[in-house]
Amino acid sequence: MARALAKKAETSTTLLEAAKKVLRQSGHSGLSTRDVAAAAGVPLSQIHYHFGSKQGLMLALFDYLNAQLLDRQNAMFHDSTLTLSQRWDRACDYLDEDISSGYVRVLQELIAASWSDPEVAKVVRAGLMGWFELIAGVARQAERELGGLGPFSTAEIAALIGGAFIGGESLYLLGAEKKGAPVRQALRRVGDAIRSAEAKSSTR
Amino acid sequence: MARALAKKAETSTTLLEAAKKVLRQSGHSGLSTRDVAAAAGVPLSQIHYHFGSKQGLMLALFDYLNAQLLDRQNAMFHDSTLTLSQRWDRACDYLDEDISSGYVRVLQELIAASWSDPEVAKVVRAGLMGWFELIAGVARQAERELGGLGPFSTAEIAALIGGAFIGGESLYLLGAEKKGAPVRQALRRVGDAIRSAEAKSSTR
DNA sequence: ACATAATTCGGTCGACCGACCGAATGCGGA
DNA sequence: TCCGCATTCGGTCGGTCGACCGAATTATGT
Repeated sequence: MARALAKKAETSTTLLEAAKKVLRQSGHSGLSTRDVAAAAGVPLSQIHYHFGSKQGLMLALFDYLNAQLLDRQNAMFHDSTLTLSQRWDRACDYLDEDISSGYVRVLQELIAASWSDPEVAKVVRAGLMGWFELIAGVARQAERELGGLGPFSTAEIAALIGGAFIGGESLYLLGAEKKGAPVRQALRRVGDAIRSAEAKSSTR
Repeated sequence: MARALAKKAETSTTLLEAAKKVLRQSGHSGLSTRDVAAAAGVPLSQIHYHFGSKQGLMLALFDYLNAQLLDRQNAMFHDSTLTLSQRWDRACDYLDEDISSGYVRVLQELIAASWSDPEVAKVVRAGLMGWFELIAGVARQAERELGGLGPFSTAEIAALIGGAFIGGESLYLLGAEKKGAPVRQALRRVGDAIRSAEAKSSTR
């Protein structure tokens, strides 16, 4: 039994990794269960056995990926030795990592899929809300350290930053940077702005 | 001939409007040429006659929509009686309009489609670059009126604002606002921030 | 009026999809 | 040992898709 369960989990993760690979290459609309099964090297019917449906596979994939990312992000934000600007720079580093690893493509595809699928939307929304709360927590830190956030509440800051990153990812995937829109560079600059706010606040 | 061309153009726009409607309801992956033809009340083969392929229809649809939006936006930004904060507020108004009219959904679907289709990406990219140049122009105005943009270049400001709006739209479609992320409210607040920068600058 | 070209139309073809099925296999507990 | 359950497997079914075709219809120019 234990062995059987181990085998089951193994096949599941093999399928999830394959799904990630196919999603990265072909997008959500170009993803077929046959492609995933072929990439995983298992028969087609295994997908329906383990996940019930194509949608079930997508849902499981989002949980699988988001858990990994949130773990990493939580570790970073709980490191209290970091200043705000250092955290921001680190977030930008992570964005670069996630782009080259293919995470960004997969997550954006799942977000886009959720526009048409309420079930997927529910899961993706719940996952993203974890991010917003994380950012809002840092915003509270910023409020204390920098002395106020102007007209913004912490929830609004979180929505703004989250939106800027999501939009930046979308634009990167579109290839906007190759046409002269310095998307990631602009996000990095925000770190500079935070740095000067920190300097001003510390010499106050 | 003139009559035939008029008829041809009429059928084309009928198909484009139908495509917009279907795209809004079912998303890009759920859009079939049959649905579009049925919604337009014309035979299926008309799509291939007028646009060559499904992709041709998508490309034509983007041009059709983006031309309308850019016209509106150009009119707004060329009205030199508006202050920066007024322009921002207006842009937020337009966002609300475009959400309820369905434009946002269609444009986001086309952006997502472009991640998998280089041809579509080329057209969408070119269209969005028009927007970035528009925003960069306003950023130059802001640079003069407010006296500098901190660490940001005008191109970076454009990328940041464009990304924030694109990301905000994506999050809105996801339903993030219903789960407590005040996406559009946060964008409005930026207008408040601009207002206080204007006040500070004028009393200088 | 007539020839020519543009447009519209119904019908169909081959390919691909997700889902499902029943049989075969592997494994643990009695 | 053998039973029962979880898992794996190949195969197929009904359905949808984009693309294409040839005929019919309409408009244009002479």
